[in-house]
Amino acid sequence: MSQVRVRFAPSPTGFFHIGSARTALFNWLYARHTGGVFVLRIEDTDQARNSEEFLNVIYDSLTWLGMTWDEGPKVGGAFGPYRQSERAHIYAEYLEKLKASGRTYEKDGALFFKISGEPQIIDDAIRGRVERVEEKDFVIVRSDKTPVFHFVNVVDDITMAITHVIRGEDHLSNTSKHTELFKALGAPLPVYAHIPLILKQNGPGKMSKRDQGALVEEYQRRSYIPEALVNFLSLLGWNPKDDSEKMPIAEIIRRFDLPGVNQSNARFDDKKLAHMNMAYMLEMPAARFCELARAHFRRHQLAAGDWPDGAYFGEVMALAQPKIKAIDELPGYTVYFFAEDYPIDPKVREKVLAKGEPAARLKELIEVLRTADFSSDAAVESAIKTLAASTNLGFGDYQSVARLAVSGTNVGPSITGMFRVLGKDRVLARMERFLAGL
RNA sequence: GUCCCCAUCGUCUAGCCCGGUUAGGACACCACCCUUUCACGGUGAGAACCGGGGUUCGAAUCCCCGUGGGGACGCCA
Repeated sequence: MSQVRVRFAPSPTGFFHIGSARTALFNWLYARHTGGVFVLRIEDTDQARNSEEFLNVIYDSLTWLGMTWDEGPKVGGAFGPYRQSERAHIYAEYLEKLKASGRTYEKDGALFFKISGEPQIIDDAIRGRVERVEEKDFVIVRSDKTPVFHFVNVVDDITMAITHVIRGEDHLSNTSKHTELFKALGAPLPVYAHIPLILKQNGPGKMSKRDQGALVEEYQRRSYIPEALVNFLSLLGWNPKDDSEKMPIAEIIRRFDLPGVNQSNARFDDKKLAHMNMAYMLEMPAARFCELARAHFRRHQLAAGDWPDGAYFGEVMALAQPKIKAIDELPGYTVYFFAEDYPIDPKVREKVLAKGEPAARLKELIEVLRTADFSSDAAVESAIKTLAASTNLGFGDYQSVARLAVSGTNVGPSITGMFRVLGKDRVLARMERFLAGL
């Protein structure tokens, strides 16, 4: 049996759509699953869209998601070149073949392909038998002599020896044009597999560039975990038939197959993606979390990105990692670890100050903490508990006002960990400053 | 309008091919538990076979017709 060759053929538009990512992923998974070849081909026949910058968007997104290509730009291969803008001579050659067969004619300066009109039958790997009759001759070369998509797409698939065409269902109606061309050129049909589309999460229609969460770069910017996005995307239209959801990529590759792909469109659900992202973050090694956090802070030009004290930075991240749902929450979640002018949430302030005698609690706390041991969470905890026991109050009576004074909010890591990492001097200084402002 | 594809909880889906299930899981939502705030986690609840005809002892499952959703109908890709 010959080796599977699949291709992902994006057009450089300047952005990378989540639907494109899923199409690329299904192709890539199928190649990896079968031990086949994943080809990247750039459909850049439209000169206006042809820029290095736009190409980099494609390379960056695929690389970020971990989808390496076996043949294509940058890596080469025996079937190149892999950019349509460099394949004009190949199209000219195949055009001659088609002309010689008498299946073309010129009209209004454009070259038309004469269809057979026979029913075109494909045995789609996902949908089964699909029959459609192409009813009109169509243009294959524009009057400006440039070949159109349907023609170059088929010629490339033939000359690149593509065995499986895995693409969005929006191409299903185009397939009759393509099979007509394959036959006219005397080439065997590839196996087609039309995957369902991703629908926007609110409102009608498929997801488009303008929809919230539609662009891969958005997840990159927000420092989502690429493995989580890939895992989520793999489950949009495919599933392993048991209840597995979170799976390492090796397992997804092992279990993925075309017959397991659904036939119906799927609505995008950012909540489920967020949940998947959190699950990946929770079990990530601390070192990697720190790296991603550093990069995120830097990207947003925050001081923490280049914080000189690596050990301190690591301690703060260790407190945050198990608590947040996504890395883009980090700047807000950890402000007070990296600055003294952290904001005080007015609503929380009002709420906390309205209850009990916060000023008195704070004074007691300051007294006790002055001589307390800050070297471990347990030591800090024991100091506060001893105090609470002596005043017949609860830990919580001290915790809420202390948290407000030291962090400005009511959400965050455990107060003991927060104190330990911040250190005695800063904790006391903040409490005194807060007390003075009451 | 014509052609093509699709149809199970709000969402992603298992079950359908090879008719018999209390129609399962996950996200979301709600309640409770855990608890040092906030999360995580745990337990539980509510929530679906689009409609109508057939076939059959029996239909989510097979067939037909509606309806609904999606896509394609470019000298875009």
